Amino acid sequence: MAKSKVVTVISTEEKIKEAARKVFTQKGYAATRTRDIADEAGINLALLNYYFRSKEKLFELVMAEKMSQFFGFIGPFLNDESTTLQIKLERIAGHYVDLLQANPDLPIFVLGAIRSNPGHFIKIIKDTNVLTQSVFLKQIQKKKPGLNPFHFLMNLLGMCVFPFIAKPIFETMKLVDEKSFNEMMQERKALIPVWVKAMLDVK
Amino acid sequence: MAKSKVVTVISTEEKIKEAARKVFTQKGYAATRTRDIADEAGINLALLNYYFRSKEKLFELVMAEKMSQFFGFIGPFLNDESTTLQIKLERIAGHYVDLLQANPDLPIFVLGAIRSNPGHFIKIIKDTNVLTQSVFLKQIQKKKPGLNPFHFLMNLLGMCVFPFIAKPIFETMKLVDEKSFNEMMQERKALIPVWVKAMLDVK
DNA sequence: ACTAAATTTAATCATTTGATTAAATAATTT
DNA sequence: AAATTATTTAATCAAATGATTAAATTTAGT
Repeated sequence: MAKSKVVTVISTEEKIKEAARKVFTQKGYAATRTRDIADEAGINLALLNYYFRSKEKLFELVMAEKMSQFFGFIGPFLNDESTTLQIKLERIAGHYVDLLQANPDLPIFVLGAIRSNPGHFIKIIKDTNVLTQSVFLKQIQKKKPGLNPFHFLMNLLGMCVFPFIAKPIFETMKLVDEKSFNEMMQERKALIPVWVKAMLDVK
Repeated sequence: MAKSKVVTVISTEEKIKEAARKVFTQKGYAATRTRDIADEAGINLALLNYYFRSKEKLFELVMAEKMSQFFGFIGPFLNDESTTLQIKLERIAGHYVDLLQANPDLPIFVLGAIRSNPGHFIKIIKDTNVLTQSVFLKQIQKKKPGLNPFHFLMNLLGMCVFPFIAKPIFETMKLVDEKSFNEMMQERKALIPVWVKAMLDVK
């Protein structure tokens, strides 16, 4: 009787993409050498160009992926009329904490990419009114007409995203370790909506 | 009668440093070409190496400067027993908003430098207990013993710093322009202490 | 004005790095 | 198995880039 074996075959193309995701998000475009990616993927340098033509093309591929990973969730969700503001806050916090815990380098990568090439980013963002005309913002303004939604968005996003940006500082200063950081981020999923609502109630 | 003229003489060394500050903070270490710095300073490439020996040395100089610009304020201030928590919150928010408005690239530069070289950063941070043993943290814990100070620090810092990190996104999406961004950041100097205190009162 | 020191430059080096090429090897089809 | 196609590699190229050198120019001291 012949043995049977289940093997997960990852195509070379996907191996290179995966390596590129890792190296680009960790080091950014300029600090990344195509040789680093080839090594990480366990293949030769020429093969990388055979598949993806150039470093820039490969980067754009990864960047588009990461952009929609970072912004993709928010779009359809903003105009959901069937959920309360409370529920939306809980979902946003829950989603971003989980997403960034699985991809801690995502914020700095995305922010860096936009900063170094805003023009390129404009093409990706379809409709800028998506946010300003959204049910979500209307719900906020109904709750607290006096507050500029800029402040609200900054605080909500900042509470979710900033810890992952500041993580290296906190770790270096020995204020947290990997484990306690993750525990506290899980706590925040419930706390952020509470804090944000407190901000809407105050003053 | 001889005319007299006041001329501010900037030494070549300082011109190069100033150019290095600008280019390094805008583009980061890897994306910066020493030729960019030389051009920005209006001098020749060789001169840069004559004065500063190497790109890395020059970078370390700029980095140390920016680190103390970013962290310097907080140290002595944390153990001031003569000020209330309220006053401290107002001063932190006021200080960081003004500092970052004058140096919008500072956060990303500092965070990037730490992330890409945590070991180097350790040497700069003298005593890690400075923060955890501070009067400031004791005041917070007295106000709300249940809250992990991690959350408090993240929110306070995030509210001050995150907007400057996210600024390019908001600008690209046409949610703010330069002018209204600065106005809103000035508003935040007063609002952040209110929000942070609301966070300490709630729940 | 002359000399010595400091400052500045053009030219050049060596290494790194993104990309290409032609040949070898492996997989698939007929 | 032979032929065809797809995959992989080593060797090499050209441009970019950090750094050096030796010479030219400017500045300061006497």
